[in-house]
Amino acid sequence: MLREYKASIFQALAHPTRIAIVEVLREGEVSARAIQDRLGIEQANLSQHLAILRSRQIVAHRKEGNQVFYSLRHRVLGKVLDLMRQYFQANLADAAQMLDEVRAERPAR
Amino acid sequence: MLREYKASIFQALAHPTRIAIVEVLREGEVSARAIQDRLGIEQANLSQHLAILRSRQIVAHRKEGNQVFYSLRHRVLGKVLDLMRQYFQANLADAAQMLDEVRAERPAR
DNA sequence: TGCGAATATTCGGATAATCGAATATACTAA
DNA sequence: TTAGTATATTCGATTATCCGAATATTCGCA
Repeated sequence: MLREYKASIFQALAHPTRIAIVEVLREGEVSARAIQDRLGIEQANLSQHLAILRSRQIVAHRKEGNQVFYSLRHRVLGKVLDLMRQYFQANLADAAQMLDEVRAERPAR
Repeated sequence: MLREYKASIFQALAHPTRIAIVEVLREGEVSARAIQDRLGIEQANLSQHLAILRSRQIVAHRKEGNQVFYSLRHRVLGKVLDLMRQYFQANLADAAQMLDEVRAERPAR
């Protein structure tokens, strides 16, 4: 039950684009358009990823006129990302090798 | 690049069974068989999940005779799970509702 | 009113994840 | 060697995720 919840949060973060979104939002409230510009991705694609983050209640959104501003609901998630960075650095050598292997399995995206 | 790595770790944790495995391993080194008994899942299924955790270097394994003992490579991951629990409790009401919704989308597993 | 910008949703195809069943491998002990 | 236990791998079917293209929706402004 708690595990299912945790899994659903991890799953929401299990995509490079969504991690990038969360990292942008750590700076504060940002409009969808601004996120799109900064990440340089398709509008529809961003919107889909935002929908996932919304459905997990990871982000809050607020409409203002034409735009929608997104923000992180809880700074704990930022901390989680920091811990991951720590984890990454502690395993730097292994991690680089692991990434290669993971990529080798499904090449050329 | 760093994001891809983080995403791959999150993805490895994005399953209730694998979270359960990590939680068992927080206690120390445990044999595959013991994990299987505690979780009450199919042998093949456990082995598949362990393979994923291995491929991400989340767990270490050590053969001893007939058995294979698994352990967490890095306790930071335990901390991440703790943060998640914190996060869960801070959002308890919302989280419960969110879980219902997530489950409603793909019912009856 | 009608147009354009910002955002969301739907659709279809491609790829990936998941499971149990079957099978393979490795080791121990008789 | 043979039997039995522990673990891993492969296979095929089912379900989920991902993307871009197309389409909707919502709002502000001329």
